[in-house]
Amino acid sequence: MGLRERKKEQTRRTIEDAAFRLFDERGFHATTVADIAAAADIAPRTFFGYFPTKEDVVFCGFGDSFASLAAALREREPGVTTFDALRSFIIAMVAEGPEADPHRDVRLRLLADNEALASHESHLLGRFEGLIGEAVAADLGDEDNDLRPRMVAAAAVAALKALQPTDHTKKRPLDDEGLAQLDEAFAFLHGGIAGLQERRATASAG
Amino acid sequence: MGLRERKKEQTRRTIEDAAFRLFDERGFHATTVADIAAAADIAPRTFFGYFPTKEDVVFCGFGDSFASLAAALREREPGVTTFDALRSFIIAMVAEGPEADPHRDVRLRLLADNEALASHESHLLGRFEGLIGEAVAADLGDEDNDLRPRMVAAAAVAALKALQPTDHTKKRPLDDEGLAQLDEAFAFLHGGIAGLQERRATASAG
DNA sequence: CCGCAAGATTGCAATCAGTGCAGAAATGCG
DNA sequence: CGCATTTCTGCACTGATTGCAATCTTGCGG
Repeated sequence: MGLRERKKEQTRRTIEDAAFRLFDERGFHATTVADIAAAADIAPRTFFGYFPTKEDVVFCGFGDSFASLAAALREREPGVTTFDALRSFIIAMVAEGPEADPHRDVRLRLLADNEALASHESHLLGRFEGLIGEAVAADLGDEDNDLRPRMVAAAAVAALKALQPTDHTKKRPLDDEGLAQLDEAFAFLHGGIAGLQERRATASAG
Repeated sequence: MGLRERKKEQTRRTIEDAAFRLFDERGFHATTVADIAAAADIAPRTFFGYFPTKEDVVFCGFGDSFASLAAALREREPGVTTFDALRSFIIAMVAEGPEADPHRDVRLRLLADNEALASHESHLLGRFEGLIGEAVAADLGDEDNDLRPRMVAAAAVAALKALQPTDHTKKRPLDDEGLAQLDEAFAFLHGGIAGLQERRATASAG
């Protein structure tokens, strides 16, 4: 990677750090793009060369997470189900230390009292759902208008959301209780699929 | 209701209609609040007395839907499960004609090519999820940190989303295929719950 | 080392959403 | 009709976001 790209990456980090520091101190709304630019030693106009909107700074790590989940689902060994891959992914994600996402705590606080940011997050989680849904659909054998993959994906993301620790300092890696909850979640998904399978068998028999 | 409130309601409608007409013609972004105000014969400043943001016009009917679902869940007869109530609600909602939501088609088009609006919708659907989750939790007997209600709610909303006809002119009320899908969806939810119950029984037995 | 082409940064001007405020206009009531 | 309450407007201002054109940097070939 050339010096050019390294420098750009570094500037991006600088902007993120400056932004999150200010968001933490003053809140999202009370921090202007001009403030962030000043704190990061760039021209206000330059900010938009790095992030399309102020909101996008808050979700800067999302692209990587998305790519990482996509890779995990795509590159799983034959025989490993989407559920298995997902389970591992969730465990790994929750186990990650503050290094992986140094802004998580601040972000959670921002999301808690800013509707617009919460909306943005819902949307991004929706992208996760799409990814999972596709993988599940592939596992189940594609059918037109099949609701199952979508429901499974939605439920899985709901579980992921709920397992996300609210506070970075607490239970990381997933403790026994968390692990038990995760297994319950997957039992729910398996059970749902099984329930349907049974219902279909009965229907075609009757 | 006094003349005052009737007139206000009428103005609100006028604004909505004007806005949707313009959104339809030019798109959401290309329509300014000033345009809407002009089309509705009000001062631009007045617009914000009716809607907090331009986006909110697009989701003007949501409050009613939310209240209606809340009422359906709250006022169901004893013995009627959340699932039953939800099933009826979904059928009724899909069956509604264009009168109930005259802007649905335009809204769907807007949502399809505007990320910010899609985000907003995800967020609102999240509120639905919360509502359903609470009701399911009550049915299931409250437990701390129970993932089940959230997963069920998420899956239910996913089903609702999927069943929402893309085009108002088509299949309304829900046709046989739609009904079958809906029943499959609920079979999924029942199966998921059952799977968990079984697992818990096994766990406590072993 | 020099100079050029590509890419990055910046300043400027404009558009548009959203907000606080104060005055003007309309309405409901007695 | 005259007052108290609401509603509607105009105005001024902050702040996000964008297009454009000028300027600066870097990477590379010679």
